[in-house]
Amino acid sequence: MTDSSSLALEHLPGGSAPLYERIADEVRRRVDAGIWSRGHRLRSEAEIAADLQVARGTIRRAIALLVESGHLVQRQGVGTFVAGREGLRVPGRFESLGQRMERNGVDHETVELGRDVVDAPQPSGAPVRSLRVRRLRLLDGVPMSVLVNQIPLDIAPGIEQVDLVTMSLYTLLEKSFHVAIEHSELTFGAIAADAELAALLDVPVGAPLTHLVQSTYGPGDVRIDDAETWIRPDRHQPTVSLWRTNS
Amino acid sequence: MTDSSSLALEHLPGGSAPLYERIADEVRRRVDAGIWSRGHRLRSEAEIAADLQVARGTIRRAIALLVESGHLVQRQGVGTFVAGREGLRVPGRFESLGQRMERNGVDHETVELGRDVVDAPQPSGAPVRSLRVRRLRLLDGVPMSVLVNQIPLDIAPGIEQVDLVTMSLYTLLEKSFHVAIEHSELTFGAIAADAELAALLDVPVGAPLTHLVQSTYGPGDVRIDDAETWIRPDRHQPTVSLWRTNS
DNA sequence: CATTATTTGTACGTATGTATA
DNA sequence: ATATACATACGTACAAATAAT
Repeated sequence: MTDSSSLALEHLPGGSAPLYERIADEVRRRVDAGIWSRGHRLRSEAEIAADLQVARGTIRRAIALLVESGHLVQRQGVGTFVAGREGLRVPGRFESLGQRMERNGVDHETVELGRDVVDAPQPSGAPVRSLRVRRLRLLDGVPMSVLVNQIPLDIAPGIEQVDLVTMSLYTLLEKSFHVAIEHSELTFGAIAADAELAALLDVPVGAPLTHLVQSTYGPGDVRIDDAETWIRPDRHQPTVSLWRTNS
Repeated sequence: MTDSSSLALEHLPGGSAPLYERIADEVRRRVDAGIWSRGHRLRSEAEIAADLQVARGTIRRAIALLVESGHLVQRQGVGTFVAGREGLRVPGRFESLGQRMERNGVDHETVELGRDVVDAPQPSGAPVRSLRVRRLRLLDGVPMSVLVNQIPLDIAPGIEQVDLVTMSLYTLLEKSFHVAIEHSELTFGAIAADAELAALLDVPVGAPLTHLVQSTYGPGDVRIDDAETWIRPDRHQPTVSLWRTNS
């Protein structure tokens, strides 16, 4: 009966998140980590519910999230299984970060790790004196991403003394410094967590992280911000919508 | 209090479909028909439930379907409303990797790993008979990415017999099947290589891979392609350009 | 082939928490 | 402060699909 591997959620993080989300997170973690591989059969809803001392409806809701995201499949009368790749995972079904934060106000938190003023080298031209700030972003108390931003001081004079944990950086630039953001270039990849990132994001060394490099420009291709971000893929997956331009 | 407009589902035989689906269908019909237009406030869940003599949970489940599909939005403490059509996402331009390599004359090669015809489940609606093709892309003879695409057969009839290794899939769809590509939704993250991907991409098991899930749509939001891609980040890092709308 | 046990699916009902007006 | 409305969670019961007896 595919015993073993009971859930044991005593150490479930994110105390404030709903129970069904925490359960789903834990199951997703095990699937993504390969602890439960393709075809693995979960215990029955009733058993899991009894184990965790929660109602079966709560288990069903957690499982529903993972069926949505393509992690699990269910078959009536048979059981619940870890999905293979035979079914594609369709976007738009993931809960975007914006939606999640919108939905429950602000359960996210930003911690500043440090800041300094540096002469940032430019692709073309002389170095530009810039504020460099390193921040850690948490969702439901669990680390989600590490952000490093570099903002030229002449773009936002005085920003080196401004608090950057309460407001979105871009909101601050637009509202307080009247910097218009026009476009940005985004390059993304994956990278294994080194010791420093692993410690900050609370993952094992070597765990895969989403790696983002983004340059943001204002009118006239003025460089506004250079950013590098590392994201725990189990905590957030960015989504963008792309439209065909008229060539 | 936006009264009026109670549901009255007497004429909802619907036969075998679950109650929550029939209720959702009726609400969706009214929204699509414009009987309830953007911003219209629905009666409270409790009121609807009392009206229809069903449990509130059943109403919630019906509404959940429509929130998922973007027809409705809910705000705690306020109410349930008919959603607008505005998207909050950032428009951008995306050149498919295949197109980019075509343009630059990079030495690349595509190997087909297999193809079959499947009934692909859709986020909403019945499964669609689709071609599923798995391909491996190499750059300078070294594996770069694994691609799985699903293209509905009614979009490109006969594509199941077409060679897909010489030309970019999107170029093929546009040039040979006259399928206009309008936009796509792109979700990205990182994932550790499992045994299968590791073998295909010639990396150690557990190596970080860029993971991409992309749905592509034509005019009228017709679904053209669902794709899932795993990329060796040391071989390629996708870039997108994002522009601010209007203003 | 029929029966039975198991498991998911649907629907009901209740209670309490939280956000908003 | 109060009332309203959605959000979460609990629990029960039965139906439907499946697999084993």
